[in-house]
Amino acid sequence: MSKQADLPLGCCSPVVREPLSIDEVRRPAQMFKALGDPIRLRLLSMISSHEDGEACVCELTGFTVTGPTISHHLKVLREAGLIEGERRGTWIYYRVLPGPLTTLAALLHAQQPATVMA
Amino acid sequence: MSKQADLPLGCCSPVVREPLSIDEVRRPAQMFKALGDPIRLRLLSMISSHEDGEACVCELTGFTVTGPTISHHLKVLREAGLIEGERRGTWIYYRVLPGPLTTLAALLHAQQPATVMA
DNA sequence: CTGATGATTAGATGATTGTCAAGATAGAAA
DNA sequence: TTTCTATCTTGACAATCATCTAATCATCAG
Repeated sequence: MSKQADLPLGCCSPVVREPLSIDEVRRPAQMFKALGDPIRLRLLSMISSHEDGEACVCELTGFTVTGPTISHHLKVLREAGLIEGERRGTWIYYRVLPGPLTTLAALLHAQQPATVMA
Repeated sequence: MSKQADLPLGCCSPVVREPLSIDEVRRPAQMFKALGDPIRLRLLSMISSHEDGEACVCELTGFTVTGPTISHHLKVLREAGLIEGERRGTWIYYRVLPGPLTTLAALLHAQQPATVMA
């Protein structure tokens, strides 16, 4: 406490205004890392923008890489906790988990210096 | 034209509801990648939470790695466009650039499946 | 069961990354 | 100038990563 620099206002919320410890930073860093690849970011975008918020792997096309590589990237996103997959018959459907992304977005807001307020 | 990713607005909203192209995804991916390392995320946190929103390199301590390594990570953050450094006399001060982080946060909101929409 | 299709896993390889030691650069002080 | 301090750059190395091919798993249709 004591450290609450005048809050953001601008947008949102109860912001962490202290340096994050190495432990606090580990999981979000893994998530950001998962987002730090053009193919993976595009996959996420394709899944979340798809009808019903889920997409069959067979619809995740248009890349220059092979199927197994797509599979690998989906696994990275999955292990980071950003998406989940479910098999329904022949096909496997992926959907984006909303919670983690919200957490990351809040973390970024928290990193904003409280500029321009006054 | 046409594709202007209009930003934030309140909270969740005029969301890009189309899959992002590889080109649109390249720069944000570079930024997420820069955030995808525990040391760099902690550095960002230390800088933004520091008084006046800026911190001297000499204050960015408490890591297990050497000076040059810190310098390397600062360079990655700088080249990703997330921070900027300025020399004032003997010391170099870094500060977090608010714009890019806002853009990334908005992008994450955009990736949220539009749950709860009535 | 056999064959066909969708998706993941295993193993190999070239590229990228994180790290350090050593040298270089910028400014302040003597 | 020279010296000292603060920070960055270079060069090298091991570890990690993205990608491929080939093999395997899961499901459905005969």
